[in-house]
Amino acid sequence: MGQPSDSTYLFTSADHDHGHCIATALDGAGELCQRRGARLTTLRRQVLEMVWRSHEPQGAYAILETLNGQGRRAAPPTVYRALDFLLGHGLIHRIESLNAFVGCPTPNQPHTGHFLICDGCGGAAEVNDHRIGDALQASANDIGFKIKRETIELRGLCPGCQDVAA
Amino acid sequence: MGQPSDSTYLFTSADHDHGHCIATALDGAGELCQRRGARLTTLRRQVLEMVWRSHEPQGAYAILETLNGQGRRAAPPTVYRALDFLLGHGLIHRIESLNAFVGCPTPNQPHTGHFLICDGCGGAAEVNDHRIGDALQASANDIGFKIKRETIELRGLCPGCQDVAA
DNA sequence: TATATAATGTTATAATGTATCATTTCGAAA
DNA sequence: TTTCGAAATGATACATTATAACATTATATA
Repeated sequence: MGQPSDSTYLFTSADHDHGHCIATALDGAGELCQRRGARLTTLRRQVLEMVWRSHEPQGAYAILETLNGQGRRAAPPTVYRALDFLLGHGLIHRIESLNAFVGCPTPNQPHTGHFLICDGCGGAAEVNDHRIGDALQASANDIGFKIKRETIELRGLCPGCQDVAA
Repeated sequence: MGQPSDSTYLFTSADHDHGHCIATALDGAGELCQRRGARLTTLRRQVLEMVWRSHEPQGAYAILETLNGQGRRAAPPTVYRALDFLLGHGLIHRIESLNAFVGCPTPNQPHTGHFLICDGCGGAAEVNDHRIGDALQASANDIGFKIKRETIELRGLCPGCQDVAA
C-alpha cells in the first residue's frame, strides 16, 4: 500500500502493493492489445509480467532465467522477440545505460520515457515532465535538429536512499 | 574549413577541417593531463585519436581494429582500459544507446554531455544548453531525487540529412 | 640504481544480442 | 470444418560487447 492505486511509482516505499502495479499493468496491456488487434500471447504476457517483477529494470537474460525456472526451456531469441513486441507497443521501455527493461505505467498516452534511476535501491521511476521535453525540443530547434527518439536517464539517489546514506 | 576554429561541431558540413578538430582535441588533452599530473601515454593518445577519427561515435572493437591495423597486436582490455582513462578525465563520452565513444570538445569545463545523434550521417553533436540541465534538475528536485549522472541522447536527423530526405 | 607503482600484455570467459531456418499455432477463407 | 497462409515460437549457431585474473613491462623517484 502506501500509494493510491492510480499513482505512478516514484520510489515509493519498498512495501507498496506491488501486486497492484503488476495487475494494473497486465490488465492495461490486455486492453491495449485488444484495441489494437495485437496478440498478447501467453509468452508475451509472461515476459511482461517478469519485466514488472519489480521496479528495478530487468535484463533479458534474467527474464530468460525466470522463464526457464518455470519449466519452459526457452532460448534468447524467444525473450528478445517478446521484448521487441512489448517495446513496439510501448508497454515497456529499454534503459540503455543498464541494458535492461522496465514496465511502462502509461502505455496509452504516447510519450518518451524519462527516467530517474536510483543507484541505491535500483528502482527506476518514469517521469513525464513537460519541462524536460520542452527544453530538449527548444535546444534541438535552435540547431535545426529533428528529434525522433529520446534517451533520458538520470542516475543518482532517490529520497529514501539519500536518508540511508546520511 | 567551414567552421571557425573554436566552434563546436554541430553537424557541420562533411568537408570541415576535421584535422583541426583532432589537433585541437589532442593538444587540449595533453595540456589537461599535464595540469592534472595524469599520464597521457602513447597508447592512450592513440586511442583518443581514434575516437576522434570522426564525429561518429566509435565502438571499442572498431578502435581495436584500427590499433591493430597499425602493427600493434592489442586485445580488448587494452582498449577498454584506455577508454576508461579517457572517460575518467572527461576527454571522451560514452554514448549508451550506441555502445560507442565520442570525443569531448570541452573537457575542461565540467559538464554532462547532452547529445544529438543523427540517424542519417551518424554524427553526434554535444550540446551544453543550460535549459536542458535546468529542466532536468527542476524535475528531479520536485521528487527529491539527487542527480549524479545524466544520459541524454536524442536521436533524429540533423539539418543536412533532413534536406537529403526531402 | 633500486623499487614500488602504474601501465600494458595475455588468456580466457562473461554478458548481451542477432541471423537463420524449422516447427507450431492461429485465424480467416473456402 | 478443413485448409491454407501468416504470425509466432523453437532451436541452433554465432556475433558483439565487456571484464576477470594474472603476467610482464615501463616509469618516476627515493
